[in-house]
Amino acid sequence: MTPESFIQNKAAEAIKAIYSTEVAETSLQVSVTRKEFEGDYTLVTFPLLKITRQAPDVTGNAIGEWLVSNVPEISAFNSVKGFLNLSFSPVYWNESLKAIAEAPDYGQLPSTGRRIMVEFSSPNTNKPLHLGHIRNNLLGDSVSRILKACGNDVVKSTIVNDRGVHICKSMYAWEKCFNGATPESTGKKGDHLVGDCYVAYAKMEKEHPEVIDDVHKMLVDWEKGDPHVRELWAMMNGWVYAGFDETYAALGITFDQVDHESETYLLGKELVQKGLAEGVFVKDPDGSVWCDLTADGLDRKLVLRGDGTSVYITQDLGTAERRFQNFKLDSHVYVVGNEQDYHFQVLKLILKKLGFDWADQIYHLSYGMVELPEGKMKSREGTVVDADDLIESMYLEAKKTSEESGKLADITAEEKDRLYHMIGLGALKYFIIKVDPKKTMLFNPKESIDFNGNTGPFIQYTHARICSILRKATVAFGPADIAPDAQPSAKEVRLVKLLDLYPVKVGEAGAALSPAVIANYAYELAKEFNQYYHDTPILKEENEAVMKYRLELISVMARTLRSAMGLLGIQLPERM
RNA sequence: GGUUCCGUAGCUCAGCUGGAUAGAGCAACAGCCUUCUAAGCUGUGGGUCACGCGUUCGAAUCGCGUCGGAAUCACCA
Repeated sequence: MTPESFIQNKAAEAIKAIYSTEVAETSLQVSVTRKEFEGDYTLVTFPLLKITRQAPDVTGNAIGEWLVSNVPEISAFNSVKGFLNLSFSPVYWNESLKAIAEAPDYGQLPSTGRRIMVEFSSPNTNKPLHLGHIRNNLLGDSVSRILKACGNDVVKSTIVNDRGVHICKSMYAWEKCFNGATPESTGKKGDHLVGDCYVAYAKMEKEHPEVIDDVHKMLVDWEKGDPHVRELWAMMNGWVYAGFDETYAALGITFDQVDHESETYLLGKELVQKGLAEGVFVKDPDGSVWCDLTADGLDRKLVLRGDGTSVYITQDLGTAERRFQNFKLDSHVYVVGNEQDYHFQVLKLILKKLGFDWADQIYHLSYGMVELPEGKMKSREGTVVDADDLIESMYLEAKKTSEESGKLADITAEEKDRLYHMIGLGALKYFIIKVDPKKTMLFNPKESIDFNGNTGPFIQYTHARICSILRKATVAFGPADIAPDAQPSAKEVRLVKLLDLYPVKVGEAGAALSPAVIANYAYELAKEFNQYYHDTPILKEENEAVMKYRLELISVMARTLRSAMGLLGIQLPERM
């Protein structure tokens, strides 16, 4: 039970005892007391005045007195205007901390029995991953972990957009002007080589617009199964996959289910027939099929072309239905940029009209673009920030900072390498994930690589500091050292309060599909620890019982930091 | 034009299911390393929470409107 709900519960009892009125516990407003005031938690009494028919401080005093005399955990109160500040006794904090210390997997919420699919990444196979994809991947990966921590069974999925005009363009350019170049012959990562082809094609088309006809012919040949085109397609996609695998591995991202559009693009046609039969869709004289959404404030939406071929939404309808069936999903989260808000609005609405009640359980995690100081990234203008380059430059920056600090003289080159990668990646991931997903964010290559302040490395460093103390401890300690009669300092109480909050934050992050909630929480926790560390001796503490209490406290801190950052896919080193 | 999202310190961002004097980091300035890792800590300065009206005991937070920015409204994916 959180302190907030504990107070809600007890305050409701108090109100019943004093005013003979039943109030819903959840309607009582409890928050952490602002630091300018005496107390730990605050009950807002303004809303209760209608019941008590008394002045705010009279009401506060009455409830406060009842709580102090009837609830052993509450030791003192003061009432300021409509705010009743309550102080908890040390026993409460000690019990609370001990419970956290003993929890086998603190932050893991009880099972909901629900299965949720999270689709993310879903790249095109005609160019390498860039900064925008990184935001998508990190959000998807992190949301998957958070939903799991919220007690759900999570299936991470991606659908590779491996067919279509875009890949044909790369294929066309490769045949025309790359002289049989391969990743092996050029020493280039496959996805980058194919990306070069795509750029080369764009140039060709600018000079000779008619080449687009050849590309379209290529696409038709692909659909017919022309052996030559299929072979070329398979070869070039193979290069891209090998390249993507490296990038995914560097980012630490994996999937449980990988779909390919070349296998799913025909799905959804039966649904169109079903929709026609049920009158959800209408057929125009030219044979094209439409869904009229004007009554819902949207437009008429095409779901099948006159020639019987699919459009984007057709296969999305079919894929969604197949997934809900095959995986017995309760819910489906799509991590896709906000330029597709309209698409998902339409998708949900059409599925609903088709009678699928799970349509309400589809969530579009719509995230904002990543912009550069010069504005939007444009591949045509060469201003995209390449994912591999970025990961590499973060690594180098971590290496530079570490070498300057000179604290790692005695570890092997291999361990150093792993550490630099951990720090560089931690900086990158945290930088992107700490921002509210739905907001457009700015990436400044010069300034964004910072390892001080509200950054991933700051939190990693804090963890390394704790580990350093734990390594040097010469006494054994454990949850039993959180004695009921321990006297935590004000700073220690603040730490316990923050630790108490962790499961609440996990729940909030899951409900809002926002890893940023966890990132900001981890930062607060690390910052609070550093202040504590600065003016509280631990190994130098002379009273052994106090020292053990502190060791156990910081050990719980380290565990919680690891768990929280783990939800963001960020690892914490034991030294740096 | 319709719809959706955004607008908080010089910059990057928290806070938004209504609560007390709106918080961090960066940048600037001033301090703290013979003492558990200075990637740290402490302090100073910095605000019309875009603007207006409304609801409320109370609004950065909710509603309406205005202004500014972005996205979208394809027989592209």
